[in-house]
Order: sequence, then structure tokens, then C-alpha cells
Amino acid sequence: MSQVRVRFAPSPTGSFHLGSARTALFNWLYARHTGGTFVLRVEDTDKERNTPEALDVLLRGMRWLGLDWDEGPEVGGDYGPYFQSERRAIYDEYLQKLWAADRVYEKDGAVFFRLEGERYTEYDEYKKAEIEKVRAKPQVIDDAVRGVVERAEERDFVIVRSNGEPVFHLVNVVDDIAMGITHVIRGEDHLSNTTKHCELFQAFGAPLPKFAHIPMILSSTGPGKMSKRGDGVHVEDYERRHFLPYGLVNFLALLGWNAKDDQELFTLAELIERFDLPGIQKGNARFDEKKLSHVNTEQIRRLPLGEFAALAQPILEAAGVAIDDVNYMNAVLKLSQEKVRSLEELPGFVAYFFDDNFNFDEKAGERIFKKGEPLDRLAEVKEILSAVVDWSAEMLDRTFMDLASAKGHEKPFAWFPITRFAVSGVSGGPDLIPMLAMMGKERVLSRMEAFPSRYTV
RNA sequence: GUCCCGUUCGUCUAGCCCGGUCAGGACACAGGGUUUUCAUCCCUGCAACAGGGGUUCGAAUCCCCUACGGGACGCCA
Repeated sequence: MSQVRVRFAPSPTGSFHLGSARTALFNWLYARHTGGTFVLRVEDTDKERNTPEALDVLLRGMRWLGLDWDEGPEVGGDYGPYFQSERRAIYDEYLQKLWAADRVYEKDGAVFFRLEGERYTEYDEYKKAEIEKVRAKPQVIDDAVRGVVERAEERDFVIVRSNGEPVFHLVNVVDDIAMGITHVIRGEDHLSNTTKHCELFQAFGAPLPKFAHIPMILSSTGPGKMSKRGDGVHVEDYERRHFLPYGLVNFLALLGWNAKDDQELFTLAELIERFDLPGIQKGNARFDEKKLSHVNTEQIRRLPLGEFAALAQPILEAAGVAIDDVNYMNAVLKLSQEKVRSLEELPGFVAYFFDDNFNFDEKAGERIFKKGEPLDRLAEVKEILSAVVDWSAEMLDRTFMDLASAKGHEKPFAWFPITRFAVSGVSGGPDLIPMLAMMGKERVLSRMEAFPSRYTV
């Protein structure tokens, strides 16, 4: 079997929509799965909308997601150029073939593709006009997702505008032929266009690629496709919110595809290994950010500590967390990785580790001071902790146990809330004993020392 | 309006091709447990075959109709 060649052919608009990203991902995964080639072709024929900035958003988004292309902008390839705006000569050349075969004609300055079949006129309810139609032979599309789809195109269509610019249908097909594309994986919104494309492939005497029309992603709120505006629908939004690129990738893969068993979390290698066209869903999917967050959290937990730290450090620094000891930071991150739900909330989750002037959570304080004599308890803890020489988790654990039994308690839990609050200002976080061990004796004791003056009920 | 595609828990989905399972999993939600913890983790629960006709001993699975959803019908891509 010949090598698979797939392409992602976006039109840069200034943002990278999640729906486009998923189309890119499915193409990329299929290429990687089959050992084929992933082509990035920029459909920038609409001069109004396409700017260098828009292209940059797109390329940056692709790289951020890890969707590297084998041919395309900045990497080149044997089938270039990869910008449609630079392929004009090729379109003209193909257009000549259609003229020679008498499959096109000019009308109102535009070039129309001529369908073959009996012609008739009919009043069209949609166009609100009497128009010419053609009884063309239905095109039979053997779609990898939908099976056999039959549809006839019933009107000649424009392939070159009166201003001389070739239209999407033409350039798309010409490029797919010229670039040797074997599989066209794209959104279902193109299924109806496919009959036009088949007509063109045939007029050029080119074999049809294998089509795979993937379901749409619907808005989680309103009706219709996922909105083109607003936050939460663009790749850039998730990059800004410090989502893990692979968390988004894993989630996107699940939107319209599944592995046919119960596995949902994959390593990249597993995803590439298991992805295939038959696993693609027919029905449209609705975007659910809660599930995205869940997948993102799970992927964060699976990160090797080194990678987690490499991602976390710049985020912490950008949030104003002063890191002067990398070993200490790594220790903090090690304790936090399994507890935190996103990189976005990480700075808030760990800030107190790095700043002795941390804030106190009002509600947590109120709860703690509602019962007992927390200040007395804190004094007791401070006293026994200052005597600890071997500042290890094991020793601290034993020290707290000793305190508890000396006071007639079975467990030292009664001393925990105020201890945590005094050294962190909050009521939750990593497990207390390992956390104290990691913070070090000096920091813990000085924070407990400062507590009564820093916090007043 | 015409044509095309689709329809299983609130959401993502398995099962459908090759009829027979308490219709399975995940997210969310609810309750319980663990925990110093409005974190994590564990357990339990909730909850679906769009409707109607067939075919069949038996249908989520096959056929037909209806409804609903999505898409296309641009000299946008």
C-alpha cells in the first residue's frame, strides 16, 4: 500500500478554534499511526482575513499542541509552496486542463464548472428565483466514517471569481491532487461540498482520495456549532490558562473518537498506536469543559516531576512567586503535584511555601478558632518541635504522637489544624507531616513564633 | 424550501455490521468513608436505547415512517 499523505488545510483567521485543532489532531494522529506524512497547507486565498499575525497564532498553536508537520510552512517539502497564495501558477495550469476538456465556461466574468447531464429550469424556494439545474449523475462517496453516501450536485458552480481569484473548491482539489493527498480527514460540514470535489477530481482524471468526515463539535450551551467567539473555544485560551498541551490533546482525541474499550487516558505513544479511522464517531459531540479539566488534571499527575517542575517554574515566577532555592521548589512541587488540579491554580496553591508574609484565609481561621484553645495547642506544638533534632517526617510523626499520648489523645489530630494554619494560612494542602518536614525546622518554628502577632481573631 | 448526515444516562461514549448481556465505562451530580483538609483517594447511588409501526420465539441491534438535532445550498474557507 502506498504511503499515507494527509493534510491539515486551515485558513488563518487570527485564532485557532478547538474544532480546527481537533481536525488537525485527527490528521496528525492518522499520519503518525500509519507512518505517513502530515502536510500543513495554508489556505490563505482570502486576502481580506489573512495576516502574518493570524498565521503566527496558527503555527504557534500547532507547535504548542505538539502537532509537528512534515511538510509545510517553515519546514518546506517536495510539494510546495505550502501557501495557496503562492500556488497561482499551478491553479492556472490545472484550469487549462478544464478548458481543454470543455468542462468550464465563463459567465459574468467568473469561471463556472460545467456539470454533465440533462438541464432544466426550476423555481428554487431557497434562492427565490427561477434557476437552471442539471440532472447530474450522483457521486458515490465511500466515506471512512459514514459509509457510502450518494449525492448529486445540481448546479454548475463557480471555480474562479470574476476578480480572477480561484475559489476554495478548485484550489482544495488541485492541491490535494498535486500534493498526492491520499486521505482527506475533515469536518462534516464539508460532506455536502464533497460532491463538488468529486466532480473536479474526475474532471481532472485524478483518483479520489479516501474521505473521512468527522463529526462537528457542538456548543455546550446554545444550539449549533461551537461558537466562534468568546473564551474557551480557542487553543490560545487554554495555553494562556496553562493547560497542559497534551491534556488538551488527550481530551480532543476523545471528542468523536474512542478506543472501543474503556480506556480514556493515554500516553502519546498509546494514542498514536490506538488511533484509527474506524473508531471515529458519527454523531456530533458537545464540548464539556469539566471533562477537559479532568483529563488535564490526570495528565498533570502523570508528568515526571522534572517536566512538571519545568512547566511550573515559569508559571510561578510569572505569578510573582520568588524562588531562590530550586531544590526547595522541587520539594514543594513534589508534594503538590498529586493534589493540585491545574497549573493555573498552582501559584495560589503553593505561594505560602515561598513567602513568610503569606495571607490568612479568613474562613479557615474562623473555623479553627471556634473551638478549643488553638493558641495553647500551637504553643504546645512549638515547644515539642523546637526540641526535635532530627527534622524528618518519621521523627515529626513520632513527636506528634508523643504529644498526643502525653495529653491523653489517641491521635494528634487535634493539634493539626492550627499547626497547618499557622505555617500556611490555609486549611488544606499537602499532607501536613511531610509538608513540615520539607519546610524545615527554622521556617516552621519562625512562622509559629510569628503567628500570634500576625493573626488576630 | 431542497439535499446530505446524525439520534444510547445531563455530557463524552461501549454495545449496533454478525439480533438473546442486570445496556458497560468516564465526566458531572448526590450520599457515605478515609483524611488535620471545601484537596486527594475509596465506595455507593442517580441516570439512557427519540417516538411509532413492522420482521422475529426474542430488537438498542434488521426494515419503514415520524419527530428532533446538525450540515450544505456564497464569486467565504
